[in-house]
Amino acid sequence: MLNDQELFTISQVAEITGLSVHTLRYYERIGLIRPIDRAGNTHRRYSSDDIGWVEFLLKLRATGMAIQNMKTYAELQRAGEETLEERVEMLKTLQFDVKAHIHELNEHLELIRHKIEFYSAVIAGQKQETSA
Amino acid sequence: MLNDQELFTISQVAEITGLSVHTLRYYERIGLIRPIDRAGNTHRRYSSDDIGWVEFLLKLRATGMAIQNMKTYAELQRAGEETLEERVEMLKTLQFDVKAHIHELNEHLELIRHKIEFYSAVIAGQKQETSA
DNA sequence: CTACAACTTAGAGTGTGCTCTAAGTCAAGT
DNA sequence: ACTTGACTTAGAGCACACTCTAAGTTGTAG
Repeated sequence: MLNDQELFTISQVAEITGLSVHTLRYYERIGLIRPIDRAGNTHRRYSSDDIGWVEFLLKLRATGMAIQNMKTYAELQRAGEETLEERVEMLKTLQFDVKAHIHELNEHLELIRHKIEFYSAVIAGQKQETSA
Repeated sequence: MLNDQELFTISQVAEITGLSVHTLRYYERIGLIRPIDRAGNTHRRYSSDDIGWVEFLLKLRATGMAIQNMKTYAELQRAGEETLEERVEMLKTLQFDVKAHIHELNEHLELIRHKIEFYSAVIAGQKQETSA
C-alpha cells in the first residue's frame, strides 16, 4: 500500500485529528508525540502511523488519563518491546479506573433519573392545580 | 427528628463531605452554596440540608458538569418552584451527556481490552522464545 | 523574482478549579 | 485575663491543559 507512505503537513493532521496545530506542536514538545520527521529540515511531515498515534492519544485523553501518565506510556512505547509488560500494567490500571468511573456515572445517572421523575410529577401537580 | 436541627461547623462539614474548608468557602463565595447562617454573626453553621446540597453538588461535579452550570442550577433551585421546569430541562441535558460519555468510555474500554489481549499474547510469545 | 500563505521557535497568556497566605477575630478552657 | 486553636476575609498563587503572540523562515504560484 503506497498510500501508507503518504505524508501530511501539520495543518492536515490538525484537520484529520481535530486537534489544533498549536496543540500538536505542544504534544510533541512535551513528549507525547515523538519528534516528527521534517521536510527540508524545518516543516513537519506526519506519517499515517504518527496520525494513528495521535488518535490513540485522544482516546487515552477521553478516558481521563492525565498528560503525565500519557507521557509515561508514550516513552515506554518508544522504548520498544521490552516495555510491553509495563504497558500492559498501565492499561490494566486504566481499565480498572475507567470501569470504576463508568460505575459511578451509572449511579449518578440513577439519581438524575429519580430527580427528573420526581420534579416532573411535581410540575404535573402544579398544572393540575392551575387548571382546577 | 430533633437531630435534623443539628448544626455543623465548617471543619465538620469538610470532614463529612471530603471537601476542604477552603473549597467550601470558595463554593459559597461563587454562589454554588447559599450564604450559610452564622453563629454569633461570623462563624458558619451548616444545617443537614446544607450538607445534603453539598453532597448533591459533588455528584453533579462527578458527572463532569462545569461549575458555571452548577451555579446556574443552584440559582434556579434557590429561586423556588417556579424554576422546576428549567431544572428538569438541565437534568435531561445532563442525563443525555452522561449517557453519551458512558457510551464513549465503553468504546475506549473495548480498545483497552483489545490492546491488553494483544500485548499479552506478544509477551507470551516472547517468553516461549526465551525458553525454547 | 516576488508576493504571500504556511510554516517555524521560544515563550507568554488564559480558563478552570481549586488551594494557600496574611492578618486578623472569636470562643472555650484555665 | 490569657492562651490557644478554630474561625474569618480578601486576595494571591498554583497545576493543568492548552492557546496565542511575536518575530522570523520557507515553499509555491504567478
